[in-house]
Amino acid sequence: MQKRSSVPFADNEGFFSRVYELTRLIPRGRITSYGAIARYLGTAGSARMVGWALNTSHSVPGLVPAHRVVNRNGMLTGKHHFGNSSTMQQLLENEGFTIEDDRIIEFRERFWDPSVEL
DNA sequence: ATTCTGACAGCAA
DNA sequence: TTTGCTGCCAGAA
Repeated sequence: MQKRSSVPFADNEGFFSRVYELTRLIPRGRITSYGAIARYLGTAGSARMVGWALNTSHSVPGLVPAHRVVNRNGMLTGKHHFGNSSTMQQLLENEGFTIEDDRIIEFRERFWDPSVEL
């Protein structure tokens, strides 16, 4: 092998890239949770890593709909990381979601579980 | 190399 | 019921 990953985002390398790709697979109008992603990646329990990965999603080419990823409560825990605290909520509302008190009302109905859908 | 953090989740009090 | 602490894994300092 010649290169040893000078690229921050190789396709098959890293836990992060998988998170990005999986997040990118979330259909519009659907949302999922950190735990669901972590579980699909085989690292159940390490949902925190998913959030960490999405944190670096800003450096990832191709849009990563991180706003479709919330915690298991359906709360927009990472809204503060979208630049403006209201950006995430607006994006979700734009996709037909109803946000009330930083929580997605249709969370349970619109939940997209990768381990089930995929 | 070691230590700390982190957009969570689960369990205990 | 709500609030708080611990555990999980991987990356960054």
